[in-house]
Amino acid sequence: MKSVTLKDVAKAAGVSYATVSRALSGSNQISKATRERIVRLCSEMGYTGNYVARSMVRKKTDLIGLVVPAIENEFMSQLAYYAEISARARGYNIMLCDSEPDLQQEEKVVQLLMGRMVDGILIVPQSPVTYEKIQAFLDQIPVVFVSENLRDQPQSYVAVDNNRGTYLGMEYLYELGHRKILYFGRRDSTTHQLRAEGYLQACRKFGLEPRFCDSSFPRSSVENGYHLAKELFSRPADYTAIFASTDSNALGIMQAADERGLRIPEDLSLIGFDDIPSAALPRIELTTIQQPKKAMAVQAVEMLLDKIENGTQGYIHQILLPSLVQRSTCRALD
Amino acid sequence: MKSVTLKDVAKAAGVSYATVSRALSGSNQISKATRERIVRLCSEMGYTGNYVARSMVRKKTDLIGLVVPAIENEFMSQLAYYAEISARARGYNIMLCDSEPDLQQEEKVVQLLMGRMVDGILIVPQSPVTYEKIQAFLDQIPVVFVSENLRDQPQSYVAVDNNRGTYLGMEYLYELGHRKILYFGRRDSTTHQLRAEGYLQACRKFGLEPRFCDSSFPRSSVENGYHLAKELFSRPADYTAIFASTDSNALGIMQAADERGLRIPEDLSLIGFDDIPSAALPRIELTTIQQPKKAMAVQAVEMLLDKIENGTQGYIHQILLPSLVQRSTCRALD
DNA sequence: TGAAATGGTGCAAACGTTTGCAATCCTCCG
DNA sequence: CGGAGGATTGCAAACGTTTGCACCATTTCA
Repeated sequence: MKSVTLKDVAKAAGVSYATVSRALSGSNQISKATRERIVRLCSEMGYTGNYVARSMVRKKTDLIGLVVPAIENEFMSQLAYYAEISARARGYNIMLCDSEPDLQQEEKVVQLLMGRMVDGILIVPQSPVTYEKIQAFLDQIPVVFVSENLRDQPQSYVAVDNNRGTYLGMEYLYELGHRKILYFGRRDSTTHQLRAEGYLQACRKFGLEPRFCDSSFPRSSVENGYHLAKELFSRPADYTAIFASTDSNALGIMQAADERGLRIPEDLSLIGFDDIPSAALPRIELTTIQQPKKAMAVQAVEMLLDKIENGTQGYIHQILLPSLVQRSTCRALD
Repeated sequence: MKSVTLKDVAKAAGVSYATVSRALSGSNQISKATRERIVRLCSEMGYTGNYVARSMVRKKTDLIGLVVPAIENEFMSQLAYYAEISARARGYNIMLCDSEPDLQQEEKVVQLLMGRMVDGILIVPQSPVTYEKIQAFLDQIPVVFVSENLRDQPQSYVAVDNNRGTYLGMEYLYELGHRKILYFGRRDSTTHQLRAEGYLQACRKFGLEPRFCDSSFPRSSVENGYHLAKELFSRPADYTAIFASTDSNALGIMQAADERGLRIPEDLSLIGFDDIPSAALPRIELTTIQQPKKAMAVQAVEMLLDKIENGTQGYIHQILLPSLVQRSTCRALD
């Protein structure tokens, strides 16, 4: 149970433990012969090194904190996946924290992470107020925000061009002949505001009359979408297509439509936003706007590591381009 | 940027830093007055504590490693979610590692985690060989295996009663009048062997003739299920229901069936295993066997923490009960 | 041949805590 | 009033590394 330390190896090798440390750290201040001898000895003795001690003196843990609302969410888990992979490839490990159970207490989580001496934090904000909550820490530790557009806050973030995303979808619907398109979902967080703005811009450009079906739910889910849509469908429709602000909402709409006997896309075209894995499932085949999740995660890691390793000051707003992925929930109007 | 340490606080308070430490750690060897004064001072000065240094001397990091094949997987992310929540509630943080990119190199990941001095490891094995791979570490650090049934290996694990799960499903199908039921999927890993065994037992019990459609894919996914099912459906059917060894496979089957014009459940009943979130989606509504994911994660954490904190020796095989969740992919035969 | 440069190694401090032990201060009782 | 004993507090070691500096041995060059 007692683990073997540098000292043990040093004693066995008959050198000082500084030498062992150097042999392992790839310092060039050591002869080839000694290095090889020591390296061999280390593996024989099963020496693994103690990252904690190392972190202590180097004042660097090679750890990055990842804060997500809830990892069980499809979108978050994909981000986490790519982030973990690329961070590890660069020698960093991920400390995972869900910020949801302590709803609105992201500051606690961030503080925790700082106590753990992580080198930096990647955070997917729960809501626009997240920013204010953790503002106090922002100059104490490198932080990169992911997925949520912070507009012109002086902080680094990587997000998708939400505005353009919706526009893309609208353009597509317009080309298919749709002239009465309903925008369905939240408009509260910045991200969702931007999506709605894209919708409005498209309306202006194409000369369409904006129609909204606003969600008051703080988080969009299939259930929320379903309930809202159910109510929507109980009223006469003056639209031929719905633009749902998230895929989850779109799935809820689908459910409500099915129940009501509304056929998609025959009676109603539907388009979502995010391209979560479920959207690609058989029978769902949701046409949607894709967020480049992998690129987003990878870029965020890059950005954070740049701050950490090169002490890069200032901030970057990295806006990624969304793309339309056509599946089978939209049809051309005759 | 320079963080404030115990010493700083001590100096400001005019006491030794041992006293500050005691004030914070809740030791009773200190007067109420001093404690309060120090605690106040700490928050004024923004002292957060340094977990790394703490870990160093206590030889305990309050960190647990979570190794999953790939966090993007719905099932894994749910496990991770519940594990993280309950671990954090107990004062532990999670270090997340995907074992997939270095396929079959879980030993590397485990070694990494040990170098990080995690107090214990929760691992969802990729395959039956995982166990052998990391066997060497098993007596150096507390490990609990999750989700994969290790049969009678002398190691702690928590898994679902896979055997019983399939049996449950078979019973249901039998009661619905099905007499020709095909078992579809892998039979390689222990988990899948057990599921297949449950199938066979049910066949024996109910006097049915076993029929198999074996998958040779190492991992089950919608795509794999789809391809295999497509081939299956190109041959004449001598079954009225399919028991898919995983929900992913079931979704693939659904897709292939749709393509071929086979209606579910009218022409074919279908049942899956796992109850991943996608199974509950509208239009999918897959009848399936549920793994109690939350209980699984929570129990695994409990078990691991018990080993860590109480040094509990020996091992426990914690077998959770699956349950049938009826949705709409099975129908009664007339 | 001698001095300078170079390469290899060891010494010891430092990182920020926790904690056993010793020291001090009170309080209270005989 | 003296001392016992408990309550507080301080001292210093320890945790396992990294790394600046000093030191020594060897090579190189004039």
